[in-house]
Amino acid sequence: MTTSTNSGRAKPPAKEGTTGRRRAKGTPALASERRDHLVKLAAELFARKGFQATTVREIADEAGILSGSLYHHFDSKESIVDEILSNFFTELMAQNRAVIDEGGTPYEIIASLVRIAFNTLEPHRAAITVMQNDWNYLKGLERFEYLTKAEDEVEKMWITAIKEGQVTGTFREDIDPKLTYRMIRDTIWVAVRWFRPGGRLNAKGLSDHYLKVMFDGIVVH
Amino acid sequence: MTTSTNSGRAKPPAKEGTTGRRRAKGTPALASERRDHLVKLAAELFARKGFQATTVREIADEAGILSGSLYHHFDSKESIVDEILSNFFTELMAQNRAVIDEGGTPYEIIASLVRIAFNTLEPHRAAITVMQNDWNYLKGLERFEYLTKAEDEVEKMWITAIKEGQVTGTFREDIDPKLTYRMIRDTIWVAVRWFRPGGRLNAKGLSDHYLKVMFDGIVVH
Amino acid sequence: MTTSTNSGRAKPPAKEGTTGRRRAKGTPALASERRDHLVKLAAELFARKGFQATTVREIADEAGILSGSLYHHFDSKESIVDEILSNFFTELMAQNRAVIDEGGTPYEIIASLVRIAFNTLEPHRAAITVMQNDWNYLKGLERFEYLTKAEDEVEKMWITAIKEGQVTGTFREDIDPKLTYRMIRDTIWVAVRWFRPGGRLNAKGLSDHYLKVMFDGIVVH
Amino acid sequence: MTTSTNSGRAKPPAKEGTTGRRRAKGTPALASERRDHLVKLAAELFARKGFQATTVREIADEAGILSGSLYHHFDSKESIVDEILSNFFTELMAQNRAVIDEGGTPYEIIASLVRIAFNTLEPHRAAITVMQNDWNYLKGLERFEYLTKAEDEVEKMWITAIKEGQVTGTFREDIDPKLTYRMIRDTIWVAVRWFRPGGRLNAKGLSDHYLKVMFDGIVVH
DNA sequence: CATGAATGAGGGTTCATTCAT
DNA sequence: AATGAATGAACCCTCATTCAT
Repeated sequence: MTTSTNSGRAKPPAKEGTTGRRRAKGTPALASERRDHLVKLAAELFARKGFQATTVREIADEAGILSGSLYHHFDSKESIVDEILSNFFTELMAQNRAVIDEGGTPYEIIASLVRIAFNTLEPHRAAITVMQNDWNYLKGLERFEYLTKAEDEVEKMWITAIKEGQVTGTFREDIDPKLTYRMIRDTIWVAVRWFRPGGRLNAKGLSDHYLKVMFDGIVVH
Repeated sequence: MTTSTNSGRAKPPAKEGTTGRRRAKGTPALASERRDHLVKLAAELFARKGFQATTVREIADEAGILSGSLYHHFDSKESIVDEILSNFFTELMAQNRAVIDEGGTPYEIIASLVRIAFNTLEPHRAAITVMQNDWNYLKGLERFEYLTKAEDEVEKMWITAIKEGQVTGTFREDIDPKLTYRMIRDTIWVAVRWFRPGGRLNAKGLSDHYLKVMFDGIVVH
Repeated sequence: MTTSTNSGRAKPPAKEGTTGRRRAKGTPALASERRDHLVKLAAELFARKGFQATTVREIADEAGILSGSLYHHFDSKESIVDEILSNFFTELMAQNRAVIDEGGTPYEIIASLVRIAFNTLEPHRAAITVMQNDWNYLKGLERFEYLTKAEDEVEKMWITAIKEGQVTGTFREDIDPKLTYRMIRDTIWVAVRWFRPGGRLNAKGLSDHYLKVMFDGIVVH
Repeated sequence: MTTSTNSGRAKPPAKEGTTGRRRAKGTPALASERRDHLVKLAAELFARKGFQATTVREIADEAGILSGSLYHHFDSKESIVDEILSNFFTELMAQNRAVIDEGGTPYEIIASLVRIAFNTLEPHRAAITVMQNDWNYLKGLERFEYLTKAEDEVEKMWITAIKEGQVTGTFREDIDPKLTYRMIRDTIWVAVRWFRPGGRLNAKGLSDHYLKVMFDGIVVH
């Protein structure tokens, strides 16, 4: 895969002469509890207000420390969101690849991919929200190229499955695989905007409903 | 509808003894060509970089003037995006209401609403992009309450039509009207992210394809 | 006297290369009604909000024209306030000098000077308010040196009269003429802050009361 | 008294999810030396140039830091002047109330109030200057309502004492208590414009002179 | 006389980040 | 680990003034 793990611990010698000597002496505490906690707080804020609209001071406030102190844990605001997103993508891609590796009918594969996506909605709500809302901004940054690469990989999985389904006669011939993929993909992720765990529907209900509509349409046959 | 027309032409509360009779005699010149041009430039930038990430200096640069000069035409950055969005919503809502007023079978109504939406994708690409990407931020501002109100109105149109279709036996009983509406709505607007006029598909092709999938599903029956 | 009449019609070649060609072709309409009206409007605003806090746009708004159009009548915001203040000072100084020229006992002179001052409170309310509130700022500008000069002239009138009164035995020997003058002067002008024509007291009532206290004190003798 | 202590140390409404627990544990460090120093520098500038005419950049320059750095200590320019004024008013009102609480003849009370005021002239020169020159502007701001309230309280003290003095026969019946109070009040504060500590007169000399004139008048009896 | 568009300098403020302690 | 002070760049916006039409 391509999902980077450069979660900001060793800043890639970008920008100007950042010395990047932080965490150079053995770097053990990569995933200290404190750090994880901070990431979670930041994720909530990013999700609620957007990445750009959230200030490091707000994150620090939420944690009860001063903004400067955050830089003991992360070397930039970007590296926080990087950590959030790469955590999510690492897991998502692992599961997706597992489905592909396992094989199955196109119908089964598509259904699995959909279920996986809907199942991330709850545990990775914040990450997905950030991805949805701030994609436009983040994709412009070199550091987040792995987002695009992961997307491309998923697209290939889907299109391969759809096309195969058309060949085997499961799926209609008159739909455009790429177009269909995009529609479905967007519909799933965008649900994060209104999906509330604990509400009327859970992830399973959502994906069941969605698969029903997607496979059979809303018209009575 | 409630789409505001408070696009920032008349300066707000008018601090003190200002009698505020500016532009009171019929409010002409509202749409000077210059102004319209500036709105268009800003819309492009907002769409490309996001509302918050776009600076007034960039807008001014694009127009070949100084940033301060923008304030001869608008009283804030917000009022520019307001103008962009309210233009779009005014048109969209007018068309939607016309469909409802005209009547028809639920199937026809839903199809029309979908087509209208896809047809706005090209002429209002920038506005829709802003709506998609910056909604989260803008909805928090009092000034943009009309966005939420318009959304609610559209939701009612859809749900009414879907439910009626279920009653008349056109649509399946086992789908959730609200959930279905949201899925469809988001899928349409989110297409603005990858839809490029002049590309493989035009608005008609897109909506045809979408209606096909939505009504009949992707599985062969 | 020294009260300038350079009310901004011919800008003194200050600052940078201002060409100052305005009103060069005969300059008849020095005191057009339009111009006077504008000065009055500006005076009201300056008095209410302070000179610096009042924008030329507010003045223009009040007059129903655009801010740029003001520059047809005045060549700067300063020249407007200059006109306001010099009108006031010209009149005040003329009356003061008349009292001195006419002669009389020290007691009579002081009483007359006090009455003159209180009598300007109503017709020149705005000018006096500006003088009180914005003196600190205006006195720093070369253009308004005549304010200081006029003040000095008045001070001399007072101190001369007070000292003479002490010599003739009318006024107490144990008061400091300069100090006493300043106290009295300030007390009069500062009344503009709360004096409202049409209220409980008019100018005559005020000056009577003030002369009573000033001459005889508040303690029963 | 009502002198606010909202000197801008705790950031206002705390936009959103900020829990605002900043500085909650006893609010120490409120008066760091650095902060006090900055307030003093600002006060000098405000007094010299006026509040509005003083820029935050000038204050920062004076302190040898960048303008943005000021916002580490204060959250706005207004909160600086607030601190200046509330410091002054807190002290003034405490002293005034002590005089009232202690009691005494009307003559003694008035004399004490006058002396207190003149005595603040030197230590609070800057604050009083700001109060005199920028009152008109500041009183319009909600934040500074406490200024008006304090004024009202002092007015009551004076008027009560004057009226009582008239009843007991100490003060003349034919003076207007409110009017007299205002004259005296303004005369005292306005002295800040020309009073220079270290000059011919100190605060005691000033108040002695003033009490002499106020109580007994300038005419020989 | 007035408009409408623009200038240019500067205003208060924000914010990610740095760093000595 | 955290604080507290500061940086520096940028941000949105204001405003007196100019000028062609």
